[in-house]
Amino acid sequence: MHQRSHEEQRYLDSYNASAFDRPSVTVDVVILTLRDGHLEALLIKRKEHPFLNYWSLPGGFVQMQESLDEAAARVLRQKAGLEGVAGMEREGPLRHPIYLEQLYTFGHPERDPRTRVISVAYYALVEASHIREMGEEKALFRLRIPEGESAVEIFDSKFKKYSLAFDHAEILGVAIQRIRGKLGYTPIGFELLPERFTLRQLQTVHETILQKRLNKDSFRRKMLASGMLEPTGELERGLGRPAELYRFRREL
Amino acid sequence: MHQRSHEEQRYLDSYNASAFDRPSVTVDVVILTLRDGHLEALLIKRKEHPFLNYWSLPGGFVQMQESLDEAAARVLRQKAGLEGVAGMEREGPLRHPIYLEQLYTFGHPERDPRTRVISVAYYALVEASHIREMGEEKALFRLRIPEGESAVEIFDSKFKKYSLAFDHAEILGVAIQRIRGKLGYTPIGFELLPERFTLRQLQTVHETILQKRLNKDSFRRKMLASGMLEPTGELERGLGRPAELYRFRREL
DNA sequence: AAAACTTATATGCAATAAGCATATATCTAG
DNA sequence: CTAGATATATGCTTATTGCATATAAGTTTT
Repeated sequence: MHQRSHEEQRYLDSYNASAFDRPSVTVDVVILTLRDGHLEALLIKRKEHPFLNYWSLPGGFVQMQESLDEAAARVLRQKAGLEGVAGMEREGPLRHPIYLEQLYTFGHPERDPRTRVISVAYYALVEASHIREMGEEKALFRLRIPEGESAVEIFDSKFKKYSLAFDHAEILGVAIQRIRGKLGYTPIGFELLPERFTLRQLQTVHETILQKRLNKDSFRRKMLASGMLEPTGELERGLGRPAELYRFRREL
Repeated sequence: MHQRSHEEQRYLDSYNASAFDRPSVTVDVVILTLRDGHLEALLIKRKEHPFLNYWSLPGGFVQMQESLDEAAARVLRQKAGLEGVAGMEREGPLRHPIYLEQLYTFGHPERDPRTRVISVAYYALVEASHIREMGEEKALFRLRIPEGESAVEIFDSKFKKYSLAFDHAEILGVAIQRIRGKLGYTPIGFELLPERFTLRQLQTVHETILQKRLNKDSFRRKMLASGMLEPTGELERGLGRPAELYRFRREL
């Protein structure tokens, strides 16, 4: 460990961070889930100015004694009622850990009219059954990026379109582009599935995220060859031939 | 644009950011270049505590009126004497724009003994001839990640090994892993080459970043088929057969 | 009970890509 | 002029992907 001299200790003791003007720092979390073949985000309604009554990403100021990861997990818990972030909290019998990853840090000086606020944005992938009852203050919205565009469109269940507070629609758009790209080299699609799933459900996750149709036979052969699928030996019955159920074989 | 009511304006006028304790925010830039088949980083020597006389990444506090991207570009200019970030400054006859991208935000509460400091880290890819004279205060160091490990090793030109200030070695390691991965889906290797280059030089860039040998014939066929190489019609003479010179065909 | 329908699973073939061995070309050095 | 160094080219094998076609296994309808 770095050894400190008396001179250095005196320097540290006299250091005054207030001598410099500092921006505020928040953590904002894009909570993504998948329902009925739609990518959705959990948003909360702002109760104070600015953007009073606008829907927004759950967020909060970073506390002085917590890491950024801890702040994001706290926001998930306090603002969205979601607990059990993978690799963060006490390892109990977690049914389905939440996937949480840093997205990007948004720091345009004018992004918040109150004061200078820098936002360290995260995204969380949450299996739909993990999300509890919605209410007046928080709800799930469907997301869509029109062909050839980059801006995301946000709809409620009655297909009414919304603008979000601050630059939260832009943050949301970055998150969607991120998971589209990441799906190409990291098996994050599994984070949106229940513990046991069918190949059709896995393909639906991929098609929903990528917003395009995939070839059924190629997809299943590729997935079966990947070694990531662990057969459970059980079947799920529907209208047609029963489908085999799999688990995601996580590498240790 | 979001229209503001009188009530909201009053709210904003009375807002006091100092009511909340705020961390300091810095921008730190990993400056990467490639010389003699080695990946190198430009570091500067700290002139004050803590970590006095330790080598460190160029960095600085984020000013209240600048964006994070502007802060990173300012750090490049003021601390490393590098100008001409792609897409940022006035478009003059830039010989070789510098590639600058946000890396990750490091926010462990104890990472700086002075006070709580959150670092928005960037990485810059700089063609070697762009880097001016080194001196007592800044120098280039060779980087290497041993097989099967994740921590980066930092050497000077006499193969002396160094530890860096703060968590800057960790930040450096994240940057190397980032460009290794990104090389797979974005042609960032070209950012480390001069305007005109040979296929051998391009392969050397890839091999140095990935820290492994690539098959010469497959590599060149793949690159020639990619459509990214624009033949200049000129040759570069060496000891053997003259090599054809290419330019990077940037998509508009 | 049988037929129709739905959905899942399996397989062969063609096209494309990647790895590798081998050959030829074109220069400079001796 | 030959040897050496380096670049460029090509054929073959293996792997992957897309697609068409076939078979399997249920549920629903008649």
